[in-house]
Amino acid sequence: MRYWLMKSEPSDYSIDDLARDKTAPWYGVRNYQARNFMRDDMRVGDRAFFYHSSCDEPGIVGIVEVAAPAHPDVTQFDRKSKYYDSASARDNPRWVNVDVRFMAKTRLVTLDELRRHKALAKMRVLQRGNRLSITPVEPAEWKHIMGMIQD
DNA sequence: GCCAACGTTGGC
DNA sequence: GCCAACGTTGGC
Repeated sequence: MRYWLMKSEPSDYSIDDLARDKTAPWYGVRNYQARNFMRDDMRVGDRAFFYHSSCDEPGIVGIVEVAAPAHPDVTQFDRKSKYYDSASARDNPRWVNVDVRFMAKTRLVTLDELRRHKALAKMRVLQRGNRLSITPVEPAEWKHIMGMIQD
C-alpha cells in the first residue's frame, strides 16, 4: 500500500464536504504528473492525507482512502465545466481520476508545522516550488505525521 | 493582490 | 528540439 497527499481548495471541496459525501471522484486534475500518479500508481486501499490549499490555514485536515481506480474524468467532456477540455476525445480520454473515501478528520496540521519537522524535510509537498496537487508520501513520513496528529 | 516557480504552448 | 511567452498554482 502506498501513501499520498492530495490537495483541494476548501472553497471548492473541503474535508467537511467529503465527510458528508463519504466518497467522491477526484476530478479536475489537469496536470500530467498528477494524472499519472492516479493512473499508474494509485491502488484501491492506498491512504492519503487530505490537504487544504489556497486558504487561510493551509495544511493537512483529514485522511482518505482510494476507493476506486482511475477512470475517465467526466468533467473533461462537460462544456459547462471549468474543467472542460475540448482537445480530449471520448474514445481517447486525456484525463482520469480515482475516487476517494472519507476516513477521518484530523486536527489541522499546518504547512508551517510540517516545515518545522526535520523528519519531513524531504517530503515532496514541502519542496521549493512544488505545485503538484497529488504527491507521494513516504511510509516513514506518513508514520511521523500520524504521530503528530495523535499528540 | 503579489509574485516565484514551473508547466504548457507554439513559432521558428 | 529550442525557448520565449503565457498561464496556473499556491503561499504569503
